[in-house]
Amino acid sequence: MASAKGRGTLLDVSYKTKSNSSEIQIFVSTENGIIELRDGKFKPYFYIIIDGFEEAEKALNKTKTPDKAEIIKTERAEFGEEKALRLFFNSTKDLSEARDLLKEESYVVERREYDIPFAKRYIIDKDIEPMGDVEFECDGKELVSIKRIEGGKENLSIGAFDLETLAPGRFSDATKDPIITAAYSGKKDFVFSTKKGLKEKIKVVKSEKELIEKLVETINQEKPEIIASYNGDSFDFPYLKERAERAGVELFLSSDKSKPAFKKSGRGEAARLKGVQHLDVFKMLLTLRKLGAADLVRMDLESVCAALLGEEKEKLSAEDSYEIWKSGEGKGIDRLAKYNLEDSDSTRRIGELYLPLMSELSRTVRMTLYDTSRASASILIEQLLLKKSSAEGLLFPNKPREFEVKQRMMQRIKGGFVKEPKRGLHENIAVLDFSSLYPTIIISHNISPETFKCEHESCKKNISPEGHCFCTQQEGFFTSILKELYTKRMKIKKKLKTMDKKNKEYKMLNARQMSFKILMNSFYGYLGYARSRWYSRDCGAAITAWSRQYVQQVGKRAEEAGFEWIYGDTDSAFLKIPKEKTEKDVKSFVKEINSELPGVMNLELEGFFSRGIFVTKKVDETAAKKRYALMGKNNRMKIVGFEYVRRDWAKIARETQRQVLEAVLRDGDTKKAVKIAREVISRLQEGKADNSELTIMTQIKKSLAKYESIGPHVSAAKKAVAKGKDLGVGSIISYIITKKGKTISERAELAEYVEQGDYDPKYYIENQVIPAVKHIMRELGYDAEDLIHGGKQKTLGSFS
DNA sequence: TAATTCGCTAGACCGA
DNA sequence: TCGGTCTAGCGAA
Repeated sequence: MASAKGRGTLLDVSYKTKSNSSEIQIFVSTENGIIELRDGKFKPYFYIIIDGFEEAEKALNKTKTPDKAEIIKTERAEFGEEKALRLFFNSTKDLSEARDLLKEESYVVERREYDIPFAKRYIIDKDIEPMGDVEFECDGKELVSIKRIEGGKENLSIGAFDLETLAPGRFSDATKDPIITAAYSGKKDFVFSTKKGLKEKIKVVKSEKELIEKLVETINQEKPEIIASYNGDSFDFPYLKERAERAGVELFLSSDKSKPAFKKSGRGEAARLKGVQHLDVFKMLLTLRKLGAADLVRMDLESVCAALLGEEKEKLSAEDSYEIWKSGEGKGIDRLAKYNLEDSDSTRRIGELYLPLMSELSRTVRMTLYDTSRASASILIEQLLLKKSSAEGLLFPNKPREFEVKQRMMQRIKGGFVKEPKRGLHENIAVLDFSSLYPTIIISHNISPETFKCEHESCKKNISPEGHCFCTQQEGFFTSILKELYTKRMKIKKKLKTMDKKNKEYKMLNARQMSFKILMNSFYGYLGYARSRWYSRDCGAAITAWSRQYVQQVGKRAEEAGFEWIYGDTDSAFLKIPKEKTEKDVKSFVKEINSELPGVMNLELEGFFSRGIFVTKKVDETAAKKRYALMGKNNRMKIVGFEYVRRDWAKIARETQRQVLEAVLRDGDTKKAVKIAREVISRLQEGKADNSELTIMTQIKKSLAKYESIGPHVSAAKKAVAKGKDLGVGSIISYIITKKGKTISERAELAEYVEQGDYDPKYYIENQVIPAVKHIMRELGYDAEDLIHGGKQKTLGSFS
């Protein structure tokens, strides 16, 4: 048969095992839709390290692995000094049986690369990029060859779906409660319901069975490359599966017509489709939040919409939707349908917002969108390292065993340097910081597990302040990867400056440089992560040792140059510019430092600030680190570490603190600051504060039964659970301190149960507002008594 | 299942 | 009721 050529975007690599043979499946989005190709020639394998080839081959022949785990082929391989046999299998099942069997054999020194998932192995070995383009040749469905190509990104489309389920006074149960409406938002929008509305374009169906059929049919007609959901891993997909089974409908959503697979992922489950990628937008945002790429606190769709799309969305409670459903056809159904559609529409748009970034991450680390959007930082970095390691012909290090993990965890690595600030109000401040400090230290000092303890005489000058020596002649593995990311990122950033922000290519390139930044920032963490394959305490310690040296050198040099070094944290230096100096002097100081820094290290001028304040700690007289406020030249205030930025403080305390800081730093008006605080205190005393100002938000981090110390949020949560609320690990508890009860915890109640005005003014004055402003007022010469009783300004000495 | 360390503060808990 | 210690959460970088 003649072979055909084609090209498109690689969406997925998976495999299936039939009659004990595992076969790779490749899904490519082409002009003619998503096509499936198969590669039966690629076989699962792993390595065993051995002492000598002949003896090992003989011993291997005697090792009985018949029919259970047949080795279909062996290959000799050498990695430096190490001799290895590469063992091939028909199926992944055979591989895992054989790897258990061979663990016990005495001629097997070590097993290597035995835990690399088959599809990931394929992506690495074939050097292809998920979400990137490929060119392929095939014979029918059978793949002949596949190659990564540049450019011509396809426009992938996202279709999002959302289900509304019946919740009769309790959380919906898929074994009992039907799906009542289903919405799909893609190129076109659809809502299906068994009940009619008045105005909305609802597709009325006869039964739940037909509703599911229509939803599946619609998705298949619209042919999105990506199916998005909001929490589909834990809710929509499991629910849909259960209801579809009961109704006797086949969920043909995968591109090979297989059923959705439910895989273990973290604590919960993940729903995987083959080919077409299931993007759980909720999971994706959790991932992005952990990577520092999305700043979100509450993760419900309404809060996320407000934060990311700037849109306030109506929340329809489960009770309301139940009432609407019960009361029958008409206007209520319109409302339900509209809400349902809005949810799917928002889900799609948030997915679209982050698709460029997710795609670029996928391409760089070589994982499918499905995997990337659910991965942790360590998984992303590891996958990138695996790929690069393989490209250099190196064997992957094994994952550490449990006892080693424990050992590593006990040996902590000393972190960055934090200077104790000079307390009080300061004027004319310059903030300097090292751009990408840890990555640039790694690159500039060639820090990598295998360049450590170099024997070359000439490398003795590349020695960390704590005595770690790294080779200067051979570029390290970590260095080369980071250097590549770094130089590519700098090049993109330069190009971006010349481009129009609305440009489509701008968005793509910006996402690309962002993805590089995210990855670069995770390398240090990965080196010090106890479960990492490339763990190196020495590398981690060397990086931070150098960082402490550089940052302190900058401080000292600044003082020598006539500036006052007032603060610094890990990669920054805060300088007070004295009267006789100018901003120009700061710039030339930065220039001078940069001329002396090695490699790609770079000190940057972050900005000039007209005023700044550092306060003392609560426990002693020393100045607090990691909390300060600066007023920019543009009158924009930067508040760091203070209660204002903490969600576990009431808004009334946070907002008062902000206003007080603003009065002091912008207006230089301490009297105004006092007045602001006093007014809030009176308002609280009079019982006029609104519940929304009094709510404190704290997360439940473990199961409620496991708490040794019952804090207010735990207490409020326990009481709410007793009333039938569904709160568990990960829930953010919004509570208010009321008057009823002895301890603070006893008085804490879920905000939604508290009537307006039912709060404890004493608590909010003494435990919220006063602590938030006290340390600031103190720097101005006022004490807490002044705020409550309106006393006169006291000397600093009289402060308690 | 999991990137790191440094630092601040609240409030429970416990014994005197 | 007091003060010290411990648990817990969150933020900075």
